[in-house]
Amino acid sequence: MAQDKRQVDAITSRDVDFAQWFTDVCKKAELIDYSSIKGMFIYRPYGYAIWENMQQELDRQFKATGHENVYLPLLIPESLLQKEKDHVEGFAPECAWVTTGGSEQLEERFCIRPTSETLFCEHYKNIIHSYRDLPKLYNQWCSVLRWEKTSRPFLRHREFLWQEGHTMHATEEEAREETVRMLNVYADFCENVLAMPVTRGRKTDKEKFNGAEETYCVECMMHDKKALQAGTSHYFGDGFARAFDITFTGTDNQPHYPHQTSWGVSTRLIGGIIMTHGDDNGLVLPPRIAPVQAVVIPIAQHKPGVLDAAGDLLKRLTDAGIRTKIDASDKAPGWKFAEYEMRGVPLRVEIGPKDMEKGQCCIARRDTGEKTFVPLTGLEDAVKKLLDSIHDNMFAMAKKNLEDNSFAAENLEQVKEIASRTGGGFIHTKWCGELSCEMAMKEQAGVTSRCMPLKQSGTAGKCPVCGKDCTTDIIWGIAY
RNA sequence: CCGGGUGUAGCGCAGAUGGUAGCGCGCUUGGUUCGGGACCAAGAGGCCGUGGGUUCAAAUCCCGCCACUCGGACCA
Repeated sequence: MAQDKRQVDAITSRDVDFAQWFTDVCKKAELIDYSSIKGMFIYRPYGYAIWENMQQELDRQFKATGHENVYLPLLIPESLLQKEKDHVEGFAPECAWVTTGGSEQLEERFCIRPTSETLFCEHYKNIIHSYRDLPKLYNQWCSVLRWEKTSRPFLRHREFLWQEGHTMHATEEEAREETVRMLNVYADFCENVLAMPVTRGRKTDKEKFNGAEETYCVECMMHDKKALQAGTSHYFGDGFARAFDITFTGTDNQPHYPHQTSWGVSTRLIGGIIMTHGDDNGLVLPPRIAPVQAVVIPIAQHKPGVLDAAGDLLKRLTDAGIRTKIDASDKAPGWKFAEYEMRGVPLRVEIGPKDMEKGQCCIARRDTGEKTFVPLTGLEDAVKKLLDSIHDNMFAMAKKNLEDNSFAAENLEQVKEIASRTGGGFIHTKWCGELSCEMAMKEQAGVTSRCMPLKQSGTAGKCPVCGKDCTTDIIWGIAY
């Protein structure tokens, strides 16, 4: 039977203080620890394992779409960073600089990479000469550094882990296709692996990446109705290529500037799954990236045969490709139940003397709390089905939250009312495209534009701020 | 970066008006337990965030810094 009583009173209730709940979960589930420097966090084994599983799946997708991994330097000479004007303007305020090497003062200071467009461009200039050298489809797994003023675990670090794809193409069309292709890789990953429903969209000029022509994004809604940008994909046109003087000779024997993209997701996704799926008992991990998918807990383990039976379950499930762990420590069973719930393990498999007599085990699922007795014959298939069912249910619950908190608004007053009542939500309106109206939304309703959905209705309407006739659909919200 | 709060054992906290530190949980050992955070007994564990100052004497008073946290600004 599902039990909805809170069992972990060490965690602040989600509805009492969502921010505190989030911090509690990060610490108690041993995902992360603080270091001695503000905004720089220690990824503990359990948290890092989640990232490794994400990496593994994404990397497979990147390779399947023709990308190769590379690794570029950590430091960027200031002169290099300066080459693209919009880019440096955007990043300069949060750069950290290396000014000495050994005991020597450096002649030119080096920025610790906040992102690597400039380094990739410098390299591409050296290796792209002919249309035959294109496309270049590179990806880098690394950490980057941005000197943020405020920081929170997973959501805003000064140093964070991410991947950055940087590609060069002979034509605009090809680069634009790449931008959308990778956006879709992210969207599919969020939905099919992380059980997080997304809205695909394009950023306004105000919100787009510095130096990009267009920025695309996948936006997710967290349980507290705030928006989280889960992934981003930029189309650069040939702006950087011109700034860095990257040219190739085309089939027409003339020089051309290549067209460029970049795209990235970060460990912020971990923050996303915590805030999408977690509950008052702690983490709820999507089965496909959970470091432990099933935990076997022996009951009355001192009694003859119990530990052997539990060990047998561990072996069978592991052999079936299910990430399984056993807890045969001398903690009381109730303690273990609460502990693995707090850590978000999707399935708990209990086996005790009574089950052994009946040739069964007891399986409890984390998402609903539901317990069922499952015959030991055919256990592997039953567990796999349950894991899929948990994924589907988690996705459906997140989708419901998204739909229940999506609203249409006609004017600024309505936007304001919805935002203050819900604390966020996805508020759909029309937009005339003017920056002044976008600013007015921020100042008067406290919301920022999240994205212009790729799926546009095509209908006409009025801008909620200036009242001008327009057709663009846009979503407003309060962002992390 | 601006304003409020906080920093004492692994965690949560107590230590008015200055006199060199305590509780609960956890941890270790032994025993009894085991289907929703078990129980008994005996132990171990602290330069009181950090650097200065005032004082015979500072966890306690004063100043700087660091970190956490809540608002605000900022945030590819």
